[in-house]
Formats: sequence, structure tokens, C-alpha cells
Amino acid sequence: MTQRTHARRPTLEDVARRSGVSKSTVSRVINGEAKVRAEVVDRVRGVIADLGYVPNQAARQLVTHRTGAVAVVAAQPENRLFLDPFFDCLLRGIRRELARHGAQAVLLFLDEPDDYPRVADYLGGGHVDGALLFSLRPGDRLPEMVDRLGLPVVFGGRPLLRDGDTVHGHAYVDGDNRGGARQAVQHLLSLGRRRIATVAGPYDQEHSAADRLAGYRDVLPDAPHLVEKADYTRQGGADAMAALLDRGPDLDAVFVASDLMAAGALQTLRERGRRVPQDVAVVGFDDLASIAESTDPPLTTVHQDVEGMGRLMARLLLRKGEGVAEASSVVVPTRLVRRASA
Amino acid sequence: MTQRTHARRPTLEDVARRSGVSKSTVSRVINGEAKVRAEVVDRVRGVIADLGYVPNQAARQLVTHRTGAVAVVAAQPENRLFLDPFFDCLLRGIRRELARHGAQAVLLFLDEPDDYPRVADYLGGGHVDGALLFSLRPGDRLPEMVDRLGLPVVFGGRPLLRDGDTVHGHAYVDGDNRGGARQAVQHLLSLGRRRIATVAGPYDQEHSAADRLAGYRDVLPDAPHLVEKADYTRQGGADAMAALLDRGPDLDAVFVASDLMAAGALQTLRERGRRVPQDVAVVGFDDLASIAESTDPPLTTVHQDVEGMGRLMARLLLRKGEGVAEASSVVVPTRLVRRASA
DNA sequence: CTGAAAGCGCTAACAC
DNA sequence: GTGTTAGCGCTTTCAG
Repeated sequence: MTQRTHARRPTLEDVARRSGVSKSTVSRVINGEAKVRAEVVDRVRGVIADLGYVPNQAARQLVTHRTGAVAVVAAQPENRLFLDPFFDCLLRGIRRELARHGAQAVLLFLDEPDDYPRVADYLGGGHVDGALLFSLRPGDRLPEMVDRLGLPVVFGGRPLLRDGDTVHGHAYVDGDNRGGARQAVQHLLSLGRRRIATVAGPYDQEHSAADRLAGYRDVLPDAPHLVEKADYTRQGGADAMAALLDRGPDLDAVFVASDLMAAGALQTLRERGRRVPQDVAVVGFDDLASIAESTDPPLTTVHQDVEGMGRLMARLLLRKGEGVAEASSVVVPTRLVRRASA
Repeated sequence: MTQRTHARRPTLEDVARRSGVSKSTVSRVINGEAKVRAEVVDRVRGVIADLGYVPNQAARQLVTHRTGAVAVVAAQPENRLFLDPFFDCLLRGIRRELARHGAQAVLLFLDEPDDYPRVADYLGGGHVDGALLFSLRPGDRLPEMVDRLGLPVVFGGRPLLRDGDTVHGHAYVDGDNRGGARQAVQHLLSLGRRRIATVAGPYDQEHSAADRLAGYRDVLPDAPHLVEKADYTRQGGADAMAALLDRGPDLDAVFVASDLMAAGALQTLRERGRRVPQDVAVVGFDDLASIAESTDPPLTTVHQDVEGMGRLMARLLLRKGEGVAEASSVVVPTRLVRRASA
């Protein structure tokens, strides 16, 4: 004898009847069309409020083909995403820009293999007007799944495919990872440092990491490379720094491929009694205020406008949804921000 | 002259025509109903694959009133959520349980005031079958908005209302914050500690923090309380610990209301040259593996089955959606996990 | 400015 | 087993 709690929700028809007008008129009021008498508008609005009427999106969607929602899909390997302020910042940019256009961002996670078909169904089911895709593993099958659905998509970071090549026709937004890394290493060089090591990101997994490492190599073409790979986490950075010190005790500078890892590296350096920047100069990457400004010493790092990148992604997607030809990809420039660590 | 990229997507009708059966039959095949000849099933399946047909959820939803999606809504004050493994863990539990039932979790953030109406519209628009609500500020208006929509809802943590009272009839899942805090402080007492301080959470903002502080007071009814409030962040914990040491240099134990803050507190203690646990015993709260097991020394802390709480929330919501009477709220027990810090 | 009518794509009785 | 028939709640021509 359990009783359903909610009565039938009021429909457009109910509102129409109560206001003594037709459904069309109510619809016009709701959608803010101009050609309705002010008096009628008020009456209808009143009834809507009275009844607590909320439009049924499914019905509306069925005819307009628009949902007002955009999916942000992120693979979440080993919690990385959640603990990295980078994503937080990017997401904020996305949300703000979408909000400006009245669209709701909904975040989906890709975690276990089972998630793929469900997420693909969701994306294909017309729940959203488009999707922003992130941190997919190389060769991830989601891009093609989404392709087949004909859903507008923009990638965060240049997508890495199975064959190591970039998808054609897929719009993406990325920072200038290689150029930024060059700036960082050149700066260290200009400081007179000669034994410059690097803590790289997971360059076999992510383009950004591979590109930053390439930038390091660009500037130091024949130096004996002192490279240690980490996983973009703070702890990973700390461990990699330790390994670097073991392998090259005489290093006098290090380019760390993310601020979060750099924070870890600084901690290791402190524990090992190296002064920063006197003994070892450190440059990070990202310039996330929450990290770079509060490390000890504050971090010299490569700045990316992360929130701006998020906004840009949203804007590209929205434009794509409007059927504007090929939304082109964009690479956002970086610049070095000097603080105390180098 | 921009051209829409995608042709009209195939509909159920198209599939029916191509397979030489009626729409109903195709519908039956799709929804896995038994009473269809195997031969027909195969044929229809073939056509579906050929055409790349994907059901239009809006249409389906319009008649079934089900979406297969559940919203997880979280206020995200000052990035806290994203940087706290607690939420990560909870969310994992939620996602796993929902996935088991074939439902997709979609995460929405409440950040700026503008977000409220949009999120309320989204929730009320029939995009989801229910919502899981988190970390709302006291007196948050979302609960009533959602109430009016008649959307099934379960809260994470006992909801704090404007008048400081708990909503009636709202299901919630919470840890035994007060009891857990008592266990922690009693443990410190049993260790022979007598000057027991506490780093509290934002007790004016969150029930969990208020309850944990109450538990501390329960055990130490007349001791001179050494309480410092922080904001559930690592840095906040570090700062609060410093303040505590300034105010009570002779303290010999501290109960810190979250593992993340405890990690910060340990760092401060180390910097101030206090040995843990010899000089100061430390107990945390949450028992998040990613933190508690990797601090130095490993953290003695109050264990909560966070992932389990997430699963439970999902289960309660699903049950509610099925119209099962009042899904009751549940308080999950805690237990002390001894490691090296106390 | 407003109303009538025709769907959008799907499911669910109900017949056959 | 399978087809027929109504809608679900909304927007959108098209008349008036």
C-alpha cells in the first residue's frame, strides 16, 4: 500500500486552462516571445507560479532537439583528476562559460571498463547537446563511439590515438606544452645552470607530458639527459626528485612538468638539505595559484591560462553545435612567471 | 552556407520499415522483452547495427517517465570538494552502486548564486530520476526547491537548515560523527594524555564538524578546551595546529577532525620539533587510505566506510524512486584504527 | 496578437 | 507473437 508521494505534475495544458488562454500562448510566455499582451503575460506567469509549473524538458527536447546541457567527460585514473587543481580550474572555466549561455554542465566519469557503454548510451541518448572530453587514455575508444553518434565534441588536450596520431577533424584546445617547456629550460640556462634535470609527466600516456619533455630536449639537444618520469601527482614528483638526486647529485636545476609535482619536488629538496634556488633552481608548469604561490619558496613556473582554456573549449563546442563549420583547434600560448624558486 | 554535419538520425520507424516489422516489435527487441521470435530478433538487431540506430531518450522518457540518470549535486565552496579525497571516495561508492543498477551518475556543481535557478531547472526538468545532495550550506534553498519539484532526494550528511534544525522527511546518510569523535578522544585519554586539544572543522557551516566537536566535549566535559577551528583543508589544519601550539605549548595530544587537516597538523608538529606520538599524540577522522597510510607517522584515525556510505545513498535513492514509502535515514558507525600517531 | 492542429519518437494497452 | 492505436507534453506552422 505504499503511496506515490507526488501527484501528477502540472502541464502546459493545465496552465493554459487556468489562465483561459491556449497552450501556444503559454508556450510563448515561457519562451519569452515578444508578441503577447503584457496583461496576458502577467496572468499566465501568475498561474505558473501558483501551480509550481516546470516545463517538461523531455517533451520540449523531443521537438526542439536541444537539451540545454553539455557533458564533461573525464577518465579518472587513480584519482588524479580529483586531486589536481588543474582540472578544477579548467572545469570552472567551462562551467562559467556554459552558464553564460544558459547551459548546464554535467560531469561524467569514466572509471571502470563497464562505464564505457553506459556513458556512450548516455551521450548518444540525446541527454546533452555536446560533450567535452578529457584525459582519455591513448587509443581510447570513446572518441569513435561519440563520432558515430554525430554529437558535437571538443577535446581538452590534443587527443592521443591508438596509432599515436591525432584524430582528424576533432577540435581540441591545448596549451603550448612544448613551447612552454622550452621557455622554462631556457630560463634555467640563462641563470647559468648547467646540470639541468627534469621530472617528466607520464609521457607514454599523455601528449602534454610528451610535449613538455620534447621541449626540454629541444633546448638541451646534446646534454646528458637527466630525466625521471612521474605521474603528475605530488608524491610522484617527490619520489622522482629523490631518484634524480641519487642519479645526479651534482644537478643544479630541475624543470618539473607540473606545479603539483614541483611542490613534491621542493619538499624532497628541502629534506635532502638543498637550498632552492641557491643549490637547485626549480621551474614548474601550469601556474596554479593555489600551489605556485604557496610553496616555499614560491614557484617560478610556466603560466597557462587554465580557466581561459576551459572557457574556450565551451565556446568552441557551442559554436560547433550551432552548425558553424569546422570549429578549429587552438593552442594557447604560455609565459614564464618568475617567483623565487628560479 | 554552413551545412549541418549530421543527417537526420534513424528512428524506430526506420528500423521497423527496414526490418519489415512494426514499431512495437522493434521496441520489444530493444527492451529485451521475451515474446519475439529469435529469427526476428536477429534481423532487427542487424538493421539496428546497420543504421547505427540509437533510441531517442527524450521520446522514451516522455512516456516512461524514467531517464536512467541520477544527479549528484555538490556545493563547491573554495575548491574544497575537489581537493578532498573524502568526496572522491564517496562519489566512487555512489557511481558504483548506480552503475550496478544501470543508472548513470551525473555531477553538477553549485558554485555561484546564478547556478541555483539553472540547477533547479535542470533537476525539475525531468533530466534525472533523482538527486543526491551534498555539502549544502546551512539554510541552503536547494532542498525546498527540490521538494517542490517532487524529485526523490537523499542527502549526504545531515542537512543543516536555516533554523539549525534538520529537515523532516528528508532521507540522509551520515557517519556517526559524534560517536567517532568520542572514540578518538577516549583513546587519547586511555593513552594517559591529559592536555588534549582539537582542530575542529567549520562547525558553524557543517553538521559533521559541529558533531565531531560535540563528541570531543562529551568526553572532556570540564577540561579547559583547547579548540581551534579550521576549514577542512590541509593548510587550514597546519595553521590551526600552529595556533594551538602557541596557545597551549604544553598540549600532549590533539584530535583533528579530518585526515586531510591531520596531515597538515603533522607537518606543523614536525616543523615545530614535536615528536609524534611521543610529545604529541594525534588522532584524525575519516581513515582515507590515500592520506592516513602515507603520513609520517601513519595516522591513527576514526574509520568511516566512506565508499559504503556512497553506495548506501544510491541505494536509498533508488528505493525511494520505486515509491517505497519513507526511505529512512541511516547513521553509519565508526571505529578507531590504530596506526603510529597515537 | 492568439488559437487550432500537426507532429517530435517512443511505449503500452489492447486486439488479432 | 505481432500489429494497431493512443497518447506522453511540448513547439511550431498556419490561419484568423
